Amino acid sequence: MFKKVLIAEDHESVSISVQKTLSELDIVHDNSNYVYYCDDALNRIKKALREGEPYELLITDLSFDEDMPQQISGGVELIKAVKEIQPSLKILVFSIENRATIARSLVKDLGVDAYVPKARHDAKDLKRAIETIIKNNKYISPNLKQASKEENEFQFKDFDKTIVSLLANGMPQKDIPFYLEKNNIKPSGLSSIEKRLNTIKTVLNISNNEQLIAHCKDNQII
Amino acid sequence: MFKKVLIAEDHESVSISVQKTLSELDIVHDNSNYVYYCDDALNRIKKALREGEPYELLITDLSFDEDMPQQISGGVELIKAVKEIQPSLKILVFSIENRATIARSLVKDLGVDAYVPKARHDAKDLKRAIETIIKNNKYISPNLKQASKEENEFQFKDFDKTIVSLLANGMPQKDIPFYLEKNNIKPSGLSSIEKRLNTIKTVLNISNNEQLIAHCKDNQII
DNA sequence: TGAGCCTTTACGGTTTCCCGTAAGGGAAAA
DNA sequence: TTTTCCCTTACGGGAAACCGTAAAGGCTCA
Repeated sequence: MFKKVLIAEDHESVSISVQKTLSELDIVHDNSNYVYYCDDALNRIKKALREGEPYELLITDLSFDEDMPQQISGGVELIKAVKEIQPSLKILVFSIENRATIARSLVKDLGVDAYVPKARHDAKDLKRAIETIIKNNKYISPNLKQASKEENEFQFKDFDKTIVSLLANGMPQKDIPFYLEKNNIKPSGLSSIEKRLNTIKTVLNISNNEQLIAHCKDNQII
Repeated sequence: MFKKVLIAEDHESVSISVQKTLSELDIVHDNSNYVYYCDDALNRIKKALREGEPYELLITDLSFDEDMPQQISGGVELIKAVKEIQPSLKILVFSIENRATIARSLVKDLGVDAYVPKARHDAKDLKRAIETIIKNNKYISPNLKQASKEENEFQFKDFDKTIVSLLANGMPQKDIPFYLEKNNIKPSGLSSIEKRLNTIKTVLNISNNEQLIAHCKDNQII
């Protein structure tokens, strides 16, 4: 059973609920182990480690509203930073993000122990997740949205994202080669860009650049 | 003081917090006056009205995850439906949406009594809102994001949104006139479309269609 | 070293888009 | 009815994007 848990969550209303869930699980929570900013989270963890009373579990959101300048801007960066100073700390991610691929990659690549999306019945989901972590098992919520056919038909590479981002930032297609060359990105030929865009559009059954941008924005690819 | 309050909120964790806030305000809440779906909300309100014990306050979210087919898909529709059957019911909107323009239009056009965005310290914000409504005053949270210069530089008309949406759906610019004509939207000439797009891009300092789509998606114009 | 294969680039023709100008059309006032 | 004004549409030249083909470059393996 956990004794020391830290909650990193920018929405007070959600934070309150998580605290309530913890207390219902008889995890002693002194009502001060929650923070609204990632920087505060990391500092708390550092301090606890220094004082020989390290945290055992971190429950964190992924996206934080940036109403103040911060060193650490989001949950992913926080997790990476935490893993460096205290790899043993168990991490539960509690976020609005509900794509299974994202959750899986967090568990697989960043060593996250549990993923729970904010959704209907997320409080019960959260309880189950904590109970599972206690037993040293991983937990990925069953309430995640599986990738649709269209989504896993095509995986955007960094190169693709670069091109699409440049277009979305207003750069005309014909100017992209100069940018790529300047930044040592290969290939940089205009033909390569055209061919790549054509491939993407064909695979995704998209007919023009406008629709491509819309698709990327909708699926948070850029 | 309110005695009968209904919470329409699809996130259990948030719903729990709102309930806790209500109980802290000594508003009797029997733990059953919350629903996860808009349809359920309307049915509850109808039933209470029929039985002569109408609700006094509705606290509702704006966006609901659609994991089941529903008659009413979101908070705005719910509010409109509720206002038709019980105009006296006070309404507090509690949503992630934090644009002041949206909040103002809800209060002004739909007769909403209070708007609170989900954010840091939203629980305290919520309390203040409820206390204000009790005194028969309107409440718009101070924690809203004011529209930036770019945003109020240009107001998208329905016509503009139509064109941009068609582009984002993959329709080539040259085909748009046929669509507009078929749907009796005027003007429908290609030149008018070109001129309109040019105006938008000039005002917003946008250089191509791709960037325009990105802008519209980012600002939830389409 | 050279053959084979794949990726990248160059080129040219066609389509679409962009943009300025001028013509057309409807409403209101003279 | 005519004039004026404004909005809409048509047209045409130039730029950009699209698309197929072929040449050039790079890598592996014999």
